[in-house]
Amino acid sequence: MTQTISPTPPIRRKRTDEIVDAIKRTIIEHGLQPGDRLPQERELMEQFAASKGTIREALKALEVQGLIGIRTGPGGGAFIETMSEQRAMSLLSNYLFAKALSISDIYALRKVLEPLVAVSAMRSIDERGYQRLNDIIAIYDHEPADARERWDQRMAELDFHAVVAEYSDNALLAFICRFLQRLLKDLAICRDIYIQPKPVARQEGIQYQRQLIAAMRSGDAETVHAIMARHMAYAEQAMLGLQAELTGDFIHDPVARGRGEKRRKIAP
Amino acid sequence: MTQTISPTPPIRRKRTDEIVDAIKRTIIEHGLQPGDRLPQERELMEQFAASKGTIREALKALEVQGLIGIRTGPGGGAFIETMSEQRAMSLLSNYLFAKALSISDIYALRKVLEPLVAVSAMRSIDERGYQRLNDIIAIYDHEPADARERWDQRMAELDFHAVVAEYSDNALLAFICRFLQRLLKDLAICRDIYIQPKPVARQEGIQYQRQLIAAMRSGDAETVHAIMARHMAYAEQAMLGLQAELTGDFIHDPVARGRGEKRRKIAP
DNA sequence: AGATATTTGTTCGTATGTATT
DNA sequence: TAATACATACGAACAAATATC
Repeated sequence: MTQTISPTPPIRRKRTDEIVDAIKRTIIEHGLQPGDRLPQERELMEQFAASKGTIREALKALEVQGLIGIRTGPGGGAFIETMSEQRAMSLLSNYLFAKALSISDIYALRKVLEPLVAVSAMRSIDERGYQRLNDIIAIYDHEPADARERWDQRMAELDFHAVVAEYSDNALLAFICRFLQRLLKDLAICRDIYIQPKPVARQEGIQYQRQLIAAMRSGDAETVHAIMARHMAYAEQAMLGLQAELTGDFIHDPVARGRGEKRRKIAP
Repeated sequence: MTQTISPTPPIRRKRTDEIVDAIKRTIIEHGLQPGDRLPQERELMEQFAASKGTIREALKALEVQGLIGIRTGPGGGAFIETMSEQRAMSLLSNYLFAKALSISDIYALRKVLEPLVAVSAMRSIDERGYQRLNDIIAIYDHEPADARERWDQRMAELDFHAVVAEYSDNALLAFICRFLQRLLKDLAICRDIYIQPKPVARQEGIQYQRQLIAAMRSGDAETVHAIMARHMAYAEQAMLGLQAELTGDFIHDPVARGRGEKRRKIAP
């Protein structure tokens, strides 16, 4: 008898996954903080009685999940890390890639969340923040000279809202708002729209944003909320309008339109 | 001179990461769909002139990102997969783990999103869906017999909203709502609250949910929205109240309270 | 600045496990 | 049952990166 019969042996998990889970548990149990070191490969090989390759696969898995980073050289090894916002968004995009999101899907969320994040940002934004917002507006307060500048202006318009979100004290709300902005940058149909040499209602967007800054300065939460809500509603209509021109048909039944564009996928 | 000087040679990327990106690109370029096969290890070793271990690390990275699955045996190998919702939430939790979310942070989102998702679900839910909702309510329409049942009831209350979200046609909105519910299941402070033998306003919650079902049946979007909004506002207050009892202090200044609980982390 | 020690990164060869036929 | 085809795992060696002296 080379092995005792345990109560639940049927599921033969892969060695690598066992080690990944074991390391995760030790991270939790020991309350390891960013910067703390994990044992190096050599020690892990002994600790888990596994080969170098197996340990490295496990560490790779943890690295991709954003839990650790690995450094070479003396004193090197695996270190606890906090996942970057960029990586989190990238992983989430992989999931939503297959979900065929539409412009309406995204704006359904932006219409209610951007007003919230603006109000919460109002409480902690400072003069430096207002300066940054005005600097961004300056990027698109004039006609673009070429296609490249037109594209940069579209991206900057979204960056405006990213900066607003930065000043929110609700990390979850801010993250989701910034993720929605990223989706608008990556969504295939949006890229098609941005490339078009159409005048994309620049003036109206800037007007809303200047009003927004004024309302934030005066600390008027209700007005901030209302302006951002109108801004988003207008932006959605503008996007849908441009999309309709692109695809050739026009908006008669908003619901039918919403379904019609479901096929569009997120670009990598 | 053993090496020509190229314009951008300084960043010496690791072989594994190069292979990961290369495989990602081929997936995109070839438009590979879930179920499609990638070349097997042997072929990849030749294609990238890399060893088995390096290829395996690359495949492991892709597996963790939810892009591929790997099967052994004849006809096995790496197959394109769509990431499961569970994995997506797990990866996202890793990111938010370090962000110290509060109950108020989460409910700020739920208060505006759950009403939206309920309205969109109303359009496509069927009799089977209503049946499922009623079945869930039956789990907590009575006093719990023991601690275990009390816990199950708390979880079922959240599952009610998960089922509602299932019927939404906005995959993004539905995902975020379900993720918020998962956060409430995992957040350390919430678990402390659920464990408490306090009567958690069961009756009021059920009342809202029965009203909600009735409004959905009658197709009254405005009422559905309003009921869910009130339901969420009430649920937040109930949670904050129980939290106050737990931590010993009481709510005088909501803002100060919100900040005070920022320290609580998400449990793994 | 250069040599050196330490640690990860990569390779090769081989053996074992597992699912299909 | 046996043969086959594939992933999974092991071990020893070498290559590359990096901190330290």
